[in-house]
Amino acid sequence: MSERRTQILEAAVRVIAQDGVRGLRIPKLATEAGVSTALIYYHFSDRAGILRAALDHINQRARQYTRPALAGSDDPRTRVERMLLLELQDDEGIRLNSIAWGELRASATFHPDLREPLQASTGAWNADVEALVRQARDNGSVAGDVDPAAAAERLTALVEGLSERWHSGSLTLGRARRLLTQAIVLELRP
Amino acid sequence: MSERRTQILEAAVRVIAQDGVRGLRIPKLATEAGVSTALIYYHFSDRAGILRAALDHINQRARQYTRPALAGSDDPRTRVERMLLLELQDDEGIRLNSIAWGELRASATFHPDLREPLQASTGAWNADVEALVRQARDNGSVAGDVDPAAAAERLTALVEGLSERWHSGSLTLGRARRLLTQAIVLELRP
DNA sequence: GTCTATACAGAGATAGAC
DNA sequence: GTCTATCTCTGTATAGAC
Repeated sequence: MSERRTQILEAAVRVIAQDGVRGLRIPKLATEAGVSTALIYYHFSDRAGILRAALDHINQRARQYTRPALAGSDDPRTRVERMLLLELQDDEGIRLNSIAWGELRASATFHPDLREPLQASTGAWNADVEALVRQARDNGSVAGDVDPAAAAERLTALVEGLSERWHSGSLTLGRARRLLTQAIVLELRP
Repeated sequence: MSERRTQILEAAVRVIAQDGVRGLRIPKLATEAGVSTALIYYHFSDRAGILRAALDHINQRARQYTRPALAGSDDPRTRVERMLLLELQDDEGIRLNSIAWGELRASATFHPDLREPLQASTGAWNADVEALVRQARDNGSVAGDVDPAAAAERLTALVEGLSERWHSGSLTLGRARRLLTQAIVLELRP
């Protein structure tokens, strides 16, 4: 992956987080990346190609900041909490990524070609949380009658719902985090 | 409200549900409504005006199909369930409405002028569910230590998260409904 | 690889007849 | 109220020089 490609993709994440997938304009992306529109077409096939590459880029970034929580040394129950709360954070980088990711999710409703990568990422996230829940259950820090798959799916879906309300100004970050923390208790029980 | 206006708004809901807010094209809307583009500008100020009116229209439709569940004669606990599951249904009209609603929610992240109406609708929905939960609690069909406001907010946010996964093909309708039903039990307890 | 300049299509919006 | 015709602007994408 060339320098330039990365530079353009980083700019794309910023533009998507600001204007949405639907609002991404090639001239604006060019300005944001500090290059000409022609150069963008030299590195990417077309607008759809840019979008696909940007999504991929967003996923990789997410996987990066997610890994530590997944593999940390704390007990699994704590790691579940940390991993879920990760998406509801004020860190600039994570916030941009989260907004862009939400946009991708919403766009997939209307662009079937985005569905497959979306499903893959969502599935991977679910599976990670599920594995942690299962560990925690075997470990005794989570009630024995909990269904790890269902709990994980509900909690990640809740994170998405809360995130969207946060991004669209219907919910403060603090309240979103509190609601999620309580949901984790209800799902996993102490 | 004139016939024509309504006809155009109904068409707008269909187009938004199919192509999204960003994908709404005036010429396509005109075709869908069976009128000329000029007539649309006769009835609405501009594109943004159409969007605002469409959002309002969607809300009113939602309130209509929501009312029966709200005021039904069953016990409140049953009504909570019915009201939440309402959004996850295969009925064509409700599905279109739900998709369009999700689109507007997602768009509000990037269009501040959509935030206020969005907050109002979300708040009204939350309040309705909260009131039912409170009734059910006073009535004994819901555990006494449940926080009606928090439970309502979590459940509606979960509905939105599950809906979006359903619309984008990451989750089947049946599984979404099952996950939600279980969440209601966890939140309210029998 | 990167730019400037530009072709081309499609969208929003209006003029003016009926 | 409603249409046909059209103007204008913006966005995607490419040609061709460097």
